[in-house]
Amino acid sequence: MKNLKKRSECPISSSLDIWGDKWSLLIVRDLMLLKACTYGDFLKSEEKIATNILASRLQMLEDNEVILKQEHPDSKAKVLYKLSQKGIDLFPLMVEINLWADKYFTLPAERKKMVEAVKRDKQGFIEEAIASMQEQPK
Amino acid sequence: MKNLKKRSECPISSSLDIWGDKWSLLIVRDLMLLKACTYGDFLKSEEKIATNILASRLQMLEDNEVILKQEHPDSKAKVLYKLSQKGIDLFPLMVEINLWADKYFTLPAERKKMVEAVKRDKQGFIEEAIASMQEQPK
DNA sequence: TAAATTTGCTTGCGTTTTGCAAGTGCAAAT
DNA sequence: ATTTGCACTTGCAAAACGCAAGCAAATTTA
Repeated sequence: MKNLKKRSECPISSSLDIWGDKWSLLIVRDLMLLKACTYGDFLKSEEKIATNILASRLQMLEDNEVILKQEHPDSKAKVLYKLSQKGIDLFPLMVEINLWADKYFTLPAERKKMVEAVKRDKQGFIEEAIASMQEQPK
Repeated sequence: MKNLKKRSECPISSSLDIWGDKWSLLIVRDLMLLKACTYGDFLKSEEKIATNILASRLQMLEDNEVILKQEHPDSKAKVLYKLSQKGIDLFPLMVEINLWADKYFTLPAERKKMVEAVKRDKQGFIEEAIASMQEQPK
């Protein structure tokens, strides 16, 4: 199941071909906030993604090497999803989304705090966050 | 025709509710590159959006105040679409998409040049681009 | 000034994707 | 040995998409 049909050579278009839908970046968000997620973790998220859609998006993101599937240290029944470097590199983009949203929506207190930290020192915030995502990369 | 149903309070989710699809950011891209577009201009783009989809996305982006519809100075038969401030504020996000894509895809020469300029001075590039988009805002 | 063309859409319709619920198979716990 | 947990898969109705054709108003051409 490969979805690698490019509509054009435009980088915006090629990027949207991978994660340009309502769900993919929410999966990436969960992985940025939690570092590693099980299938069930994604289902627990506030937006209530349907399980078949989740499966298809995880497959797509894995095919495109944005996420990695690893065995869970606790049990063979569990799976651990993590961001690859390609996924981690989406962090600056996610930061900009938060900044845009901060200007036009009301953010939950928790996220607002994060955005304020970004405003204080964007570059530092991003570097620190990326470094922490890169810990014990297995 | 209002599509303002929020899946959650998460800013990523709220943002995706507006432009989280395969086409909306391509419309925004066209407007960032051309400053103002007619309906026909969007249809001419490389990705070949279907006319009914284009109409629905323009409506959605207008409902959400990302774009503005103006009368064309040359003719009543034409319409001019432009970015609102809210749309212009998506520019830093678009820059990050280009940077991400530059790392993982091969960019067309023209766009590659732009990305190199961004790498030289991101903040300056963004400020200059935004200033130029804000000229004669009518 | 009548006819043809341009422009910005809308409509119909078959195909694909989504969303919801239920089901399946393997692993682990009881 | 049976129940529970986990990661999916399947079925199906509803919505969204994509393509082609149609349409009304404005403009250009003959």
